Amino acid sequence: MRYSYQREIIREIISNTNAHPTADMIFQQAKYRIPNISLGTVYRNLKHLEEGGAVRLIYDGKVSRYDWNMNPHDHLKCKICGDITDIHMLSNDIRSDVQKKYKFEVDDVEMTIIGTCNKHK
Amino acid sequence: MRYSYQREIIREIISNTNAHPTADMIFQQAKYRIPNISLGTVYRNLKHLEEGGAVRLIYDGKVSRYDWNMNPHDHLKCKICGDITDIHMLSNDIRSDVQKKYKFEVDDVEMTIIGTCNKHK
DNA sequence: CTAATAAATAGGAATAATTACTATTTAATT
DNA sequence: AATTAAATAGTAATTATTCCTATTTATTAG
Repeated sequence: MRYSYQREIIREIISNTNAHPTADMIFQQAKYRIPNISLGTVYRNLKHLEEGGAVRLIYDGKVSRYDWNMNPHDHLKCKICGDITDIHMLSNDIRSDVQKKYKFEVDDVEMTIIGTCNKHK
Repeated sequence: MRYSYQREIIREIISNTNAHPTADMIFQQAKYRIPNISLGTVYRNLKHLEEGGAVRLIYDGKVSRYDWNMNPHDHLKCKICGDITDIHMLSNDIRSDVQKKYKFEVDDVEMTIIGTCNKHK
């Protein structure tokens, strides 16, 4: 894969936040540094970065968001403020459990816990 | 909420399958019984049914699918055939764990396990 | 260093899923 | 049977994302 400045900026934006930004949020940020960057470029590079294992795609309902944290982990999603927080909940043996119990070869376990975070009391 | 024949047909279609149909799949099925039903009617009633606790909305990537099974459960998603299967994996105490550990009030736990099902060997 | 080449880009058009709008129909109430 | 408000069909609009194409740019070979 050929070097691209746009891609490096996109990678940086994702790496510097815990907000799990959407493609559009990344696009807005990127425009400060590359004023004429296009949204198509953002999407194309997000796909490259994801396929290359540099960022993780997570689904927040039906919008895609991006996470720099590639370690296995889970998410808390607050239904009031919309914030998504990384947590570690599941142990690795859920994989082998599923493997055995359902004869299902596990690639990835996605868990999102929906509720209200401690900012709203 | 006023009775509607359309809504009953939609409810029936969801109840009679384990395929976790999308809005469009439900629309296609419904047309056999109500030839001039409109897609908007399907979406509106899916929202009503979901809000009324009659069906459960699940996100398959970025398309919505519907499940009649309202008991807490998890999903296996096969990346080859796309099938989604209900399983029971998580115990209830994951809720209290999260509650305690992160001071997060849990409404719902969504877990999808992605991989390859036993049809593909 | 320069020319050649193929990947990446900007900008805009196209698509897919979903939601919104509106005149008409229909279930429920009086 | 007349009234009323919710539901409908059909269509337009919206949102997130992907596709397309002429131009630009990083990399390679001479």
